[in-house]
Amino acid sequence: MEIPKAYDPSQAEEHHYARWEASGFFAPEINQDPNAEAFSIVIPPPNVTGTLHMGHALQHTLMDVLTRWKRMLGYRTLFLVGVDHAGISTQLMVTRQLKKDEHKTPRDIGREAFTAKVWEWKNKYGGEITRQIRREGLSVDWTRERFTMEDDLSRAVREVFVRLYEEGWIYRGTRIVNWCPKDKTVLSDLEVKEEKAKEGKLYYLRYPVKDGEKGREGEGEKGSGREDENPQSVIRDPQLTITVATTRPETMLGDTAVAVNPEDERYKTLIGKTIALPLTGREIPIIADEYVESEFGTGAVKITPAHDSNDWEIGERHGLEKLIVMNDDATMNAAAGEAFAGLDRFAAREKVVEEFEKLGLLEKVEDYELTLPHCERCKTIIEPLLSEQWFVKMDEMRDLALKLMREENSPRFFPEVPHKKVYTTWLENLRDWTISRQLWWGHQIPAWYDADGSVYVARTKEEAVELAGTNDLTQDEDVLDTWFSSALWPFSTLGWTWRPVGSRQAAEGSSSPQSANRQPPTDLETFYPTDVLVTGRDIIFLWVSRMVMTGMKFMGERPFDDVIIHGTVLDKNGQRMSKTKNNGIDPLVVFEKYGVDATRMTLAGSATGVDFAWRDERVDSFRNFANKIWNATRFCLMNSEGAAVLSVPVATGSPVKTETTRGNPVATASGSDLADRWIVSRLNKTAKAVNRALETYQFHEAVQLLYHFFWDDFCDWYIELVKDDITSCDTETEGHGDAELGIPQSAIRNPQSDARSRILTILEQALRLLHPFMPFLTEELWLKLPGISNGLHNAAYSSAEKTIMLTTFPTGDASLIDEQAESEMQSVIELITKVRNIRAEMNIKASDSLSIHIAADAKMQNVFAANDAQIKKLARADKIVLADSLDVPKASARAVLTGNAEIAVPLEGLIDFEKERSRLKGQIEKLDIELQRLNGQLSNASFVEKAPAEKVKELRDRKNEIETQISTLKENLNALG
RNA sequence: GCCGACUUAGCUCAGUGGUAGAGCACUCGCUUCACACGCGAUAGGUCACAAGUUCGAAUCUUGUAGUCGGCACCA
Repeated sequence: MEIPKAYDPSQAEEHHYARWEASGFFAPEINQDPNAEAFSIVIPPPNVTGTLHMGHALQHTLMDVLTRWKRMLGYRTLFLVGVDHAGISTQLMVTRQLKKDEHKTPRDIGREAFTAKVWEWKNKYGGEITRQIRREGLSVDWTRERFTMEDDLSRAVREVFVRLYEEGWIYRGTRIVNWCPKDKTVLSDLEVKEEKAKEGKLYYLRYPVKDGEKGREGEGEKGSGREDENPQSVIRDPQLTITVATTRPETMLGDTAVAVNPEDERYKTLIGKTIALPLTGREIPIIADEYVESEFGTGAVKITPAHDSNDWEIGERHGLEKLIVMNDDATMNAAAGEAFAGLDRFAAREKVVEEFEKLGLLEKVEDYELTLPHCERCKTIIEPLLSEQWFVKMDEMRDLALKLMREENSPRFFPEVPHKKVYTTWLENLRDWTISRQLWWGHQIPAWYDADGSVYVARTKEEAVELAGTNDLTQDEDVLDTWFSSALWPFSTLGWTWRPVGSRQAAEGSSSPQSANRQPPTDLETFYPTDVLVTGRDIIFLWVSRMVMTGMKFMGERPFDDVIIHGTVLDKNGQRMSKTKNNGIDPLVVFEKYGVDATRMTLAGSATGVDFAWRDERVDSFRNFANKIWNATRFCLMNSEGAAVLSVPVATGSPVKTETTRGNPVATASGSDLADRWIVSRLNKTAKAVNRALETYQFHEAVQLLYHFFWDDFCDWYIELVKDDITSCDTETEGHGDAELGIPQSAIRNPQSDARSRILTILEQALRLLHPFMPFLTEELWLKLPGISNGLHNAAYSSAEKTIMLTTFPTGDASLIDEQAESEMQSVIELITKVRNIRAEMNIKASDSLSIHIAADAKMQNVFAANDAQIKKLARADKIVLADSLDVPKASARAVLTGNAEIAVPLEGLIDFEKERSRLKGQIEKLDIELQRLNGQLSNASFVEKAPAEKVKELRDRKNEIETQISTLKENLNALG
C-alpha cells in the first residue's frame, strides 16, 4: 500500500463528512438499540448573519467531542443544530445592503417588502455558517436543523407569549427604558454596556427660587456648621437660588421638580416652595425625598422623570408630571421649547450651558469621571427614555430558577466557581425584561388593537378577532427580543406544541422498520431535558438563565443538567479578539494551515473555562501529533501482510490475553510478551482515565492522556520494542520465539502475523480513543486498516456501513491493567535510558556497539533476560551480561537503577575519566539534594509521629534506596581514582 | 463601590496538602530502513510578595501588589 510520508489534512477532510452525513450516522435513528439511553445537546444557535470565529470553534469542538464519545458508547445521540434570526444585527445588515444597492431605507419599501428582503438575504447568505459547521466536522443532525424564525418555532413563541400574558407574567407598560437613538429601538439591560466617558463634566446650575428673597429665614443659622466647608450660593445671591449638579444639562428642559433630602438642614425651609425654571418659563416644586444624598454634589437634585430612571421613580412617588423633551433620535422636541427643538441632545447641552452662563446661573463646571451606557451593537450612547413597551415580569420566573438552584443545585456549572454564584446573584437582583423591539425582523408581537386601543393578545389574528368581536384590528408593530425565542430553544426545537405526541414524522432519517402498532416516543420525550449545554460566559444571563426559566415554566423540567462555560480565546497578546482591533484569528485559515483535527485538539486541550491566548505554535504541535499518528499507522500498514485488526471480544477493548479462543493469535502471544502486556495495560489505563476525564468535562486532561499514550507509550516504546518482530522479512525464518518456546509450527499462524495483528489491534483501539477529538484523521486511517468491518461497531450500530465513528469507545478493562508488567517495563525503560545517557554524555557514536553489564537480583535478571533482544536493539548493545555483582574493568561508565541494580558499560579506550567523574558527581549531587530533604523530614519527630504511617514508610524506603544508590555511585567514583 | 478570577521553566499553560509537569523555544548528538511535522540525551523554577494554619503549603486562611473580568451606582 502506497501511503504518503506526510499527513495531508485537506485530503482527508474532503470526503468523509459528506459520507457520514449522507449515511445518516449523525441522526439518532442510526441507533438500533431500542433500549439505548438518550444523549442530547443543542447547539447555541449562531447568528444567521454570523461567520465562524474561534469562540464557536472552541464551543463546537467540545460539544462534538462529547457527542461522538457518547455515540460510540452506544447512546441514542442527538446533537441538534440550528441558527438564530438575530433580530437587530440581521436587520442592520440588510438595511445597509438596501442602502448600498437601491439607496433606499426600510421605511421606503415598507415592512412587508423589507422582511421579504431579509428572507431573501437569509436564503442566499445564511448558509455560510452551516457550511462552516460542516467544515468543523460537527456530528450534528442536519435532518433536524432549525431556524428560530421558521413557522414551527414561531408558533412556539406565540404560544409562550400568550400563556405568559394570560397569567399576567407579560404586561405592557410605560417605563424608562434603554433607548438607542441610532437603531431607534429599545434594548434590554443586558444589551447595554457601560463604558467610561472620555470627558465627563459635572455642571452646577442655579435655579432661582420663586419669591426667594423672602423664603430664606432661618436657613443660615441652621446650616452654619457647613457653610465654611461648602459655602452655599443660596446665601450670597441677591436672588435666592438653589444649585443642582448635573452631567446632562439638556435634560433640565424636562425638569419637573428639584428634590432634596428631607433631613437636610440647608434646604428644609425650601421644601414646598417652587422654582422658576430658567429657559422654560415653567414653575416646578422643591420636594423632599430620601433618595437624595445630602453629601453628594449640592445635595439638591434636578428631577427629570421622563429621562432618568431614578427620577422617574421619584416622579411616581410624588405624582410629578413626566415631560418628554426628546424625539426618538435624541433630538429635542417641541416640549423643550422653540429655541431647542430639533437640536441634537449634545448641541442642546452646549446651548443650555451657554444660556445659563448668560443668565449668570452657571455656577461652575467640574471634570467628572463617569460611565455611560452604550448600545452594545452600534456603540451609541443610550438615552433613557419614557416609553410604552412590553415586559416580562421576572418575579415568578426568577423564583423558578432560584428554586431549582437552591433545591437541586441545577444546573451544575462547570467550572462551578465562579459561575454558580454569579448566576444566582444576578437572578436575585433581576429586574423586568423589556421584550419589545422597534424592528421589523423578528417575531411580531401577537397583540392586536381595536379602534379604541384595547389590546387583544392571541395566537393568531383569527383568535384575536374572536376575542375582540371585530375585524378592525391592527397588530402591534413591534417584534420580540431575539432572546425571547432563544429562551425556548431546548424544547421549541424538539417539537414543543407543534409536533403532536406520538406522531414522529417518517421523513426524518430512519429507514428502520418500526413496528406499525407501537408509537415511538417523540423527540421531545426522548431528548428533553438535554444533557449538557456548552456556552460562553457572556450569555449566562442572556440565554442560560432564560432557558432555565422557560424550561421550568413550560416543560416543568430543567432544560439541561450541566452547563459547561468555556473560556475566551484571546489573541497572542492576551487581548480579546474584536473587529475594531482587527486581531481576530479566523478558524478557517487555521483549518487550512494545520488541519481541522489539529485545531480541535488545540481547542480541546485548553483547560475548561479558562481563557487562553491563541498561539499558532500550539497548533503546530498537534499538527505534528497528527502526522505522528499518520506515520505510526503508515508503519503498521507497511508491515501488515498476513495480519488483521482483531475483533476484540470484550467491548471495552482488550485485544490481548483474553483467554477466549485457543487459536486467538493474541492469546498465544510469545516473543514480545512483556511489551504486549505492558501496552495493553497502558491502553486500558489510558482509556479509563480518558473516560473519567470526559465525564467531568476535563477535555484537556483527556487530550494530554491521549497525546502521551500515543506518542510516548505507543510510538516511542511499543513500536520500537516490537519493531523487529513485525518487520523481519516474511521469507526469513522468524526471529527468536516460537521454536525455542516449543510452540508447534502447525499452529496455523506464524508469530510475525500475530505480532502484526497485535500492533494493529492496539493501534485501532487508540484511533477509537482519538476519534472524538480528531474525527477526520482517525476515519481516514481506520478505513485503511486490514480486517476492519462493521463487526467492530458498537452493537447498536451493527448494520451501519463501516466507520470508526460507530465503533465502541474503549472504556478500559481493569482486569487488563497489569501493574507488574508496568513496573517491569519501567525497569527496562530505565535501563535503556541510562545506557543511552552514558552513550550521549560520553560521546559514543551511534555506530559503536557496546556491552552492558548488569548486577541485579534474580527477579530483575529474569526481566532483563526475557527482553534481551529489545534492550540490545534500543540501547544499541551487542552484549548483555547479567550477574549478581559487577565484574568489569576500571574503564567503565556506570549507573544505578531503581531496585538496587547497577549497570556498567566497559569503554576501553573510549572513556574520558574526567567526564565520567563529573557525570557521576552530577548524579550523586542530584540524589544528595533529595536525600537531605528526606533526612530533614524523617528527623522531624512530629512528622514521624503525626504523618500517616504509610507516608513515613514511603519516605524511609525512598531514603534507603537513595542511600544505596549514592554509596554505589561514590564507590564507582573512588574506583576511578 | 461590590463580587470574582488570575499571578508556576524564556513563552503559552496544566497541576492543587506529601519528591514541581507538558508543549514550544534553548543546548548537545543523530541522513537508526514510520515519521526531521523526526529520533536520542540534557539544561532550565526560593510555584507574585508577606504573615498564618499544619508534622508538612505551589496547593488551605488572611493581607499586600499587579493583571483581567462581572455587577451596581453615577445629581
